[in-house]
Amino acid sequence: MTVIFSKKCEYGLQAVLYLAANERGIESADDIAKNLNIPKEFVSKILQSLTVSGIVISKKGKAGGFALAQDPKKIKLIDIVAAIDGLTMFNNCVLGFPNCNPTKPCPLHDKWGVLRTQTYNMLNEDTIDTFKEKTLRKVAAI
Amino acid sequence: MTVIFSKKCEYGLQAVLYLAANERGIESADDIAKNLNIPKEFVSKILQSLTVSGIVISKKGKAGGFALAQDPKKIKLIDIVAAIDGLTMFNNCVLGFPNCNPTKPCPLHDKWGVLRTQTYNMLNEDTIDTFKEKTLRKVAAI
DNA sequence: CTTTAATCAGACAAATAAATCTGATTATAG
DNA sequence: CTATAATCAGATTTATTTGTCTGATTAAAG
Repeated sequence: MTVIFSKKCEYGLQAVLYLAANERGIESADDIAKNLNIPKEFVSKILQSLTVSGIVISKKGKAGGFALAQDPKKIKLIDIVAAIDGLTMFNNCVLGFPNCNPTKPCPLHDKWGVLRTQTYNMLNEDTIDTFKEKTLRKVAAI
Repeated sequence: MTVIFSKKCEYGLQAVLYLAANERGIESADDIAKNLNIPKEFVSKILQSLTVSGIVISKKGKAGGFALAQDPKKIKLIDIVAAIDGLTMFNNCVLGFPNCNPTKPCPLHDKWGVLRTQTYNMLNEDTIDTFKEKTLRKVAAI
């Protein structure tokens, strides 16, 4: 299996995008899970971990749930990826060779370097408020 | 953890590149493993599976081992990836949304689509004979 | 005050990936 | 012919990822 993000990270990205798109403030893990059609307990755990990272906040007790900790104009996808999967993929060799660097490059070093940077930029250049419309439309289609 | 290829695929790519670079014909799993500094039994299994895919051939018995099944001018990295990890990453949504397609796109659909195609091209545009020099230098540095 | 509905912490379980082991078979070389 | 060195098939183990469960705590609402 080839993968870009772990399931944990995919669900985390989806959940945060959903919170940003919804603008309803607090939303329970149960509602989020239902709307995204992903496992409730799992997304709950992921959001809990994102409270530690300062990306979301949680409110306990009845009518509790999760909300963004910051203005969606200040959160980028790369923040969520960094918090969940980390940024190792932007440092490691695509082919798994040890010590892959400009002086000891693997055969794909240069080409992948360019694409990897563009991938990083894709996650870093926009804040999540940019994605509201698209997220709403996508979630509606699930 | 974020990843592009599975360990299995990384090792498979390394091993095939090594066979192409070495030009010694048959090479034992043991030698390959030592030169690449990866687990022998594991790379042996991977190469066995690549014989089924028609990418390498094996020779049993003393002085046996593995060799390319075809001219390195005919093998591309994408062939190895397809045989080991499959090509699902080139079809699935980066964010893990179901049914991500042009009519129901996720927020990253277009941007990632471009990068994904470029990644595919990177693996598809050159044959592995192109990588001989670079592979030899890289392996020497391990 | 009690019921209800939520997070939280941490254990637990299942599935997948990574790695190892064992014994059989095969073929070369002495 | 025998010893040796390799692949092969398949079971087994270990590690990691994914997902679930349980009980405690918290807070709102009647």
